[in-house]
Amino acid sequence: MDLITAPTTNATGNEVRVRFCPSPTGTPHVGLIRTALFNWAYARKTGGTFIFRIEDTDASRDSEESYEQLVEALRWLGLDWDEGIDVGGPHEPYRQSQRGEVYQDVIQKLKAAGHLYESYLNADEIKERNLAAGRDPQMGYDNSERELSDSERERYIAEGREPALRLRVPDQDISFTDLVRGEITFPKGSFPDFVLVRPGGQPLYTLVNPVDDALMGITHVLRGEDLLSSTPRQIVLYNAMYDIGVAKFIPQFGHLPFVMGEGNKKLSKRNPESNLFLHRDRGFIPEGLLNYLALLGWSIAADRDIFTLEEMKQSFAIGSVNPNPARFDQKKADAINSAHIRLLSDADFANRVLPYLQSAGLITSDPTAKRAGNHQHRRTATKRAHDRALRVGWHARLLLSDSAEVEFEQAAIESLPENAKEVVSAALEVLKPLQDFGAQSIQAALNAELVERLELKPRIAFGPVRVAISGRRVTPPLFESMEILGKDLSLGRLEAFLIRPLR
RNA sequence: GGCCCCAUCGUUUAGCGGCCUAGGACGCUGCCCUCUCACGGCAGUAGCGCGGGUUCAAAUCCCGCUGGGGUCACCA
Repeated sequence: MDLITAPTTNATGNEVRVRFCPSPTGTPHVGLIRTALFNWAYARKTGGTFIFRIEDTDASRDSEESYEQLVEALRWLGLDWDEGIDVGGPHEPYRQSQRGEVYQDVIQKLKAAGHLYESYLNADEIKERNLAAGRDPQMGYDNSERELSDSERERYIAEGREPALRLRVPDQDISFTDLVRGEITFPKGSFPDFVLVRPGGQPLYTLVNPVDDALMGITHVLRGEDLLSSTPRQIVLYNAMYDIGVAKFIPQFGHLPFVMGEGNKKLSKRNPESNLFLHRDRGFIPEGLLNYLALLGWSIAADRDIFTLEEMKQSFAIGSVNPNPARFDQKKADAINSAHIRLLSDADFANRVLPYLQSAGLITSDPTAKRAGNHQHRRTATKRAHDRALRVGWHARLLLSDSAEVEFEQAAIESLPENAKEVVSAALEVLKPLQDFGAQSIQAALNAELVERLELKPRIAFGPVRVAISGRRVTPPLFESMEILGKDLSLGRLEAFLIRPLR
């Protein structure tokens, strides 16, 4: 039970070593990615090293698919790493599932130095002991096996038991200076001796995470707030590792605010908004998503919130991260994303639209999918879609689809005036005889009929037509859209709208 | 329940003792631009949880309360 004597690192500049160390369970969560982003930004700002390690110590929950998604996520976003998965480095391997020997070695040393001791009591027995002693069972383990006698140990072994290994926690207050929250102190007795190794020798996260951080020389641990209360435990472990020469210092810690969902709860993995790839599928570009994620706890300036990754890496400061929990606001995220889309060149935008058209089945080698396959069409359509794109792929898909069937957005339906069908019907009649189905000619015809003859306000006149054509309230320029779609498709969509039940 | 964290418009964020009759952004509302929605421009809406201190002066510092969250696993 040595008191904490290990020094805390004061590494700066290119001595900084940070890591992103997810466990591959499920699909990448935006909160997790925010953590990756901040670590990345800190490394890039300081000129330090960004390490990507995988914590796959729970074979029952980890999956290879999830692992691949994690790698894909960072690659897609452009968060490059200097050491770790795929790229290698001086501390290979970077997957914990392949580091078993490393941990066994540390466990032996820790045990030999008396920092770990054998614990034979199971959860039920611990609870019973607390109850018998009048202690609140929620207090957890009572450290009663610290000085087990040989005879007691032999009796357990005779019963066929195998011990878990617990760390001796010193009886002292534990303080550290959190990079985002300042000084934090946990009073002595805040937690009991905890398990680092399962019966049978399987090391737990409580051991392997600090062991790898120590071995890999991690200087700054930036992670979610949910790990805040395990920090004093880790400091105790670091101290033990320092004692046996495995750790050279205690890293600095910074706990990033939670990413909240609806209500006052953490954005759960069940919530679709938490799924990084769902945002990508909906048409988020990396620039937009990264910018929004950065805003979840950090800001570049008081009067500005659109910025690039490059700008972030030049001005990121962990000390200016806001400790408040941040709510994931889809509307704001959409707005940030669309601002970035508008910053794209037309050519760049067109390239980014391509994958969406492909996955929508609009670009194939099938000769009957002629419209989307037509380069001229595609260029015009994507260019037109660019101006108002909230999300990539959204509008272009509509303009290039060969279908008269349109998916209607709820907001679009709600925006319709009472006489929507009459308006569309009138539009249909005046468009039918049109020889020249160019934007100008369409506009002239609709204007003469709806605005001048029927005296409708332009909003009332064109709104229903827009919705009928696109199913949406916001679209690329209406008349050009109709031209791109062509006469047959345009009229087909108007007709389909007329026989569709509204509301 | 023990321990820890958090607390500025609906949301997010600026503010680190006087520059604050609290600024920006998203949202919302209105107007302008456009014979259309959007984009863009302009205007408006709305906030320092409560109570004590400290100070000439507090959104800003301290204490308490209240509220919210997290964590107490042989998960990570």
